Amino acid sequence: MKRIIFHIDVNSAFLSWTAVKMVREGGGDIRLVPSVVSGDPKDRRSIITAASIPAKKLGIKTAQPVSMALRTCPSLVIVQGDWAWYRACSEGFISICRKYSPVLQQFSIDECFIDMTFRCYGDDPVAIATRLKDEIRDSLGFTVNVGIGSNKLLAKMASDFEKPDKVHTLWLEEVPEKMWPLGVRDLLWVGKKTEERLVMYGIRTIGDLAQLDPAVLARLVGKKYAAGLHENANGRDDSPVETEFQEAKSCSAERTFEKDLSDPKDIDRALFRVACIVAHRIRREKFRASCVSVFVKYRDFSTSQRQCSLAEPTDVTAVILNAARGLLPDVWDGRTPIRQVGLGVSKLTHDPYEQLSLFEDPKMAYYREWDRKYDEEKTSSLNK
DNA sequence: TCTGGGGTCCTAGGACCC
DNA sequence: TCTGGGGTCCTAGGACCC
Repeated sequence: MKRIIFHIDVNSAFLSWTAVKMVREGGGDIRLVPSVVSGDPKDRRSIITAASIPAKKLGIKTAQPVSMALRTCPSLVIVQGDWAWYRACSEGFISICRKYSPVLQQFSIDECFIDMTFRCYGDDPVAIATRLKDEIRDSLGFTVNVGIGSNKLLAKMASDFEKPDKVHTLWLEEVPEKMWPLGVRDLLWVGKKTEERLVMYGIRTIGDLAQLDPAVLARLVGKKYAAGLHENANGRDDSPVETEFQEAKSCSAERTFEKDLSDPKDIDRALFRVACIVAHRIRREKFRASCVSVFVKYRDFSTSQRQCSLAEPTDVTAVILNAARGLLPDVWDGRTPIRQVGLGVSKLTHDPYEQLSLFEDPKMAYYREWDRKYDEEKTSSLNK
């Protein structure tokens, strides 16, 4: 049976969501002028998280440094992101989508797939998708694109066609006409590096890729990746819409400094800060971790990373920090200026029991108490 | 112009075991 | 003294996504 999948994608999500809030509070609509959402706009290293359509028309792109965009457009409106509000907007649009089909997979904060195979039976999928898009726009105040296809890949490719507030189809039979003329970079899973490599061999469009001998492609990009890429270029994808919630596998935090740092005291302070953030997050989700990693980014953007396993899983900040401190000499010589420091944990478990060793460090009780207070403060500042 | 922050998956090489 | 082959686990790095 022919599947019918919808991919729903919020147009310039963070920017639209910020605009909705500002309009509600009596402000102007930043969607109509060149505007962007960024991290801390005062931070000279801050980059653009989302750009309005007028900003994009001027050549301003997501992930571009704010300073660069300001040179393109000195009157650019810059607003700071608000994650709590974004999560609320995300929940709003997801729950409307879920009304249309319970077979829903959230792909990111602003995208989801729904399997409409049975819901569309005997109906026009485009009419249903239009109703869905209009309902989101009219009740929540922001627009989405809906892509319709016979699998997830085609639906996702279709939602990326003309924006905003549009419905597009990309059925298998439309692939040669609508997808093959596009550049390879437009295909999902083809990033910058792969594009460079493919173009070097004269493979410029998705059509070129589709017609390439899979064995040749395998030599270019590796066997497993090549197989998926070749299928996708031909519009084939049999992956199901995954409704199961995926447990996190890792958790990390990183901080980029205003200026590159080389004083070990500064680096240690940064390590402490990210350790607090990561440990707090895993405690909130009732996780404990048995692998800790530290990474640094240098001025030239090269990175270095080391990880180690712990004897037993932990959620205690001091234990995580201690492991990270032990790894630091392996990633950093203690002198070269560093742009960014990060800390991650993985091998997460939910095991409820606590293995209390008879020989447990007597300081542990103190550490746990410290963490408890930290969590309490975080929670209360959030509710203010 | 000067590049954030948070994830996932894959690969290749080394250690170690039989 | 020099040597095979297979399996598993771990780690570092690199690709991709939003």
